[in-house]
Amino acid sequence: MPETSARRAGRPRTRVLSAEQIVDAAFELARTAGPDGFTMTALARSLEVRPPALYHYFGGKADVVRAMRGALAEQLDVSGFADETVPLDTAVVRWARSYRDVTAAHPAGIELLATTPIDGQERSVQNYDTIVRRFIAEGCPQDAAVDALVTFEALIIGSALDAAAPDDIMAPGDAGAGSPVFAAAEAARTARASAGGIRPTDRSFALGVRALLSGLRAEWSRD
Amino acid sequence: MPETSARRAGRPRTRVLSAEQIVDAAFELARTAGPDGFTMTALARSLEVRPPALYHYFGGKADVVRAMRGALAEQLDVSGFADETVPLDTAVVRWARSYRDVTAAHPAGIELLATTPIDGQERSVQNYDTIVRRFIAEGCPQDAAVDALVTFEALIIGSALDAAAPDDIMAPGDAGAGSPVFAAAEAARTARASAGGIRPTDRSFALGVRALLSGLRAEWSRD
DNA sequence: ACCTGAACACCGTTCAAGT
DNA sequence: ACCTGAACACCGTTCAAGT
Repeated sequence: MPETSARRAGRPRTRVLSAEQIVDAAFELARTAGPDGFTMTALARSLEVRPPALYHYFGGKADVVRAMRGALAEQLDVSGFADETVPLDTAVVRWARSYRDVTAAHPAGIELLATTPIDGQERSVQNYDTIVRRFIAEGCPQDAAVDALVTFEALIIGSALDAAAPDDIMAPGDAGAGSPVFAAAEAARTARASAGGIRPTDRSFALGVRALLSGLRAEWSRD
Repeated sequence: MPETSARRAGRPRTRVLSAEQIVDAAFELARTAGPDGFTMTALARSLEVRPPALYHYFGGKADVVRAMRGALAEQLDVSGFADETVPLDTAVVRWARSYRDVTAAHPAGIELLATTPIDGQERSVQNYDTIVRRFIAEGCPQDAAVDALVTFEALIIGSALDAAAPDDIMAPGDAGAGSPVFAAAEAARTARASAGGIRPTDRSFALGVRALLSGLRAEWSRD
């Protein structure tokens, strides 16, 4: 069906779109449609507009994705790092969790964050400054502070990808017969998580953040 | 140009393709072409074949990607975990590094590994069994062993994504003016890495692996 | 069984034409 | 300036036809 258009050609009297509106719709589309369903055509349709209209606001699909990435970065919570009354552990967990919440709210957005790392965007750089400042204040050598930041981001992004996967991603299935130790450990992990009422991926994430921070602090205190 | 075909229609006397050959060509294509260039059409062309020919060996593009992921998993080195004479630190570093080498050899393959986590494939499960077995032998509680494994994989995959990004990904550029502490720390990181003759991303990765393992061991020894 | 050729529905993007 | 409509080159995939 050729799908009758709600609007006839020519400039409408009042703006139909805005960049912000398009980005919002893009998040909604990423959430509801699969990765293959995230198309300019579908995005246009969700806004009740023809695809070419989008090109007045964005250079192309890649540009829409860049804008989404920027919007995600805006939502990260680094406030704990700047507040010296907040322990570093708490600040890190709060930051990591905001990453988590953002990606949980936009499952399909994770790939965007993960595969197109944050480049020199103003807001991200300010966040980095806050974090690095605190790391150094806690005893991290200046030339290792960005390494610590990068490795934390790697853990967080990798964990976000894990969180986006189905809960049974580690289930060995038939292959478990030949790998009994793993099969048993996996079952124990699942049982413990469900007893605690949280997802296994969340337990793993919390463990990783805690362990990585404690390992980093141990390094810092050795200098 | 309609591109004259090297072969006329009808079954050729001898097989022209094989699944293995297609996967090899897919890696080569992923390496040379950008993500947008990784198409069934391009893959077919590199094999001097028409696109439909590929469908005799794979169900579709997603299936080709699955096979690539499986091939990558085959190359991971978990041998250190099984050998008790190899210290855990060494085993972890060796494992992490093999991940690194595999993804470095196939930059475009990282997204495949990262975004489509390894499911119940026989070989992966065996690797997991080896690793979990060793973690438990080192004092890790059984119900936390898979959590430790998952968080390690998260760090490794996140780091692989970072390694695939340009070296100057963290450079603040103009935004550095308002974030002097970060700008200075970033410069110090770059200087130190280049003095050591390695990429900044590799230093970060080494730091993360070391710190995460030390943090995990500290947890294990508390029980 | 295994390849080509033709076809289908779809994509991202460009651009002229309308207001 | 901002939308539609038409068009272009391309994609993944299906399927009949040829050997």
